[in-house]
Amino acid sequence: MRTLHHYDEIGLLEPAFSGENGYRYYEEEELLRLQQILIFRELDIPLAEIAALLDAPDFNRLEVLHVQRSRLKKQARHYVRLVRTIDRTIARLKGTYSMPNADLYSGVVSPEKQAEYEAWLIQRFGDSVASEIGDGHVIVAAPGTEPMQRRMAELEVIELGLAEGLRLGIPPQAASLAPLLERHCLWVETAWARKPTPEEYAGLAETYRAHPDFIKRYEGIAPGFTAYLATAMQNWAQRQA
Amino acid sequence: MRTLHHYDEIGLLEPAFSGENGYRYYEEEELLRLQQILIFRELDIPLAEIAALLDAPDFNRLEVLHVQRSRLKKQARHYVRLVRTIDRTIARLKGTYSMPNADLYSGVVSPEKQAEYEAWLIQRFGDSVASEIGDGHVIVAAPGTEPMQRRMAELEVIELGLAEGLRLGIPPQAASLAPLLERHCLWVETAWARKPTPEEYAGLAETYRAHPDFIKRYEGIAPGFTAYLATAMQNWAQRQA
DNA sequence: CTTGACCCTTACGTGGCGTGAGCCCGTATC
DNA sequence: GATACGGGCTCACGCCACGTAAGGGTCAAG
Repeated sequence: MRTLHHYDEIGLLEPAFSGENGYRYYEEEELLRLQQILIFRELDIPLAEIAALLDAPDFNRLEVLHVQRSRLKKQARHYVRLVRTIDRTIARLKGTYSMPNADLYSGVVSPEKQAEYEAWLIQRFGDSVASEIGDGHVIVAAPGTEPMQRRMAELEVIELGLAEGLRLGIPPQAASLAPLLERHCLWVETAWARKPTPEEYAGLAETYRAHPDFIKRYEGIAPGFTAYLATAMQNWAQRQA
Repeated sequence: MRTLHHYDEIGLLEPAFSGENGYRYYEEEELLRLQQILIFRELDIPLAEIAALLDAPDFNRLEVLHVQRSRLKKQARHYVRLVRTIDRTIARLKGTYSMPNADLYSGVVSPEKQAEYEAWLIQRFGDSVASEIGDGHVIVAAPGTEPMQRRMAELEVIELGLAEGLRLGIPPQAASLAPLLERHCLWVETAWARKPTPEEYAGLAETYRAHPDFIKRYEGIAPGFTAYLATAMQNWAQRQA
């Protein structure tokens, strides 16, 4: 309703005639025009352009459609990128909770650390989507408690098992690593208090690959283990999807 | 600038203090908050939600991020779909120009034909994106002229050559069809007065598959030739991309 | 002292309608 | 004939995240 009024106001679609009661009456022709308008509106073309479009010869339409196509494609890419970014953000937010690093288990990240992370993020992801958290104060479970020690031990067992795979030259996509990866995914599930989707699990792998604290931990286990673990996780995640 | 004023107005980000001259002064803390705002804004989160987000504990952030993620994903899918729709629209608009059918070479599509097309479109693509052209009057090159006859003859040679492939049992993805498909693509290029992108060429194949006039023409050449031709075109297009 | 670059406030414009107020109109029912 | 009820009408402001002037004050440099 309001839409029709609006289109009348801006002269995009005028009624065929108006009754004595002031009602707007639309006929065949107007309905067809409306149909077109709605279609082009679906394509996110601004109304002003639609107006020009509908009162223009066909070859102009082609041109407008091409322009619009590239706009839409850009939008599509943009949103796909945003989804990836938000995945990383989520993975980082969650990953922070389960981040197996002594520096973070101190309970609060020092400001210097924080600044360092930000510089790293800017350099890593470009300053447009620079620091995704940057809040500075990350609270995690207290270290040294008995359940936490058990969990860390479990994590170590898993990681050492996988590192053994690296040492033996087992490729990271090998199916024989699946049991360990399953255990790892379960470990993450406990850490997040929520089962990660394959996509999220792969996103966590991405974080492992990129985050200096994780790198430090994994390269400390074995050189090249960061990439090996991340690849294995992502392959496994893909097989789960 | 205006953005900062705006954020001050709505209370999203207030300056650290204001000088006697009325200037807004921002310090470290505000800059960090601004950074966060800009990041969340990048993710298309409305400012009101950002405000709530920044004044909320972390677990809330996770929730909001998940909500936003699904929103973004929907958007991404939406735009991808729109691009496909517009591709079909373009292919149809262009395909109409080069539509090798006597009915269309009459210069103007009859209203009955038009209604038929619309019904078909609605049934084919759903009424949300029903008639993509529907203008009713499509003007194409005059038939019977000498250059047009030559072009149609060339097209026929190509099509018959491909039909021979079908008869001989050559699979549509066979590389041996490439020379003919190349000629066909060139023919389309002349018809469109523009080189089709692989995507557009594949879109044209889609149109062939779906449009009754094309089907009539191709099934007239050989039964199953519509699908054969369309598949061949799409495979070839993929190899070009 | 002027120049030019920056800041301020105020206020209207943008797009594509949504939403409400207050009123009229047409149809069905009592 | 009265009365609901479900439409339509116009007028006009609201939304969101600012953009863009208009008209003026402030700051550092030449």
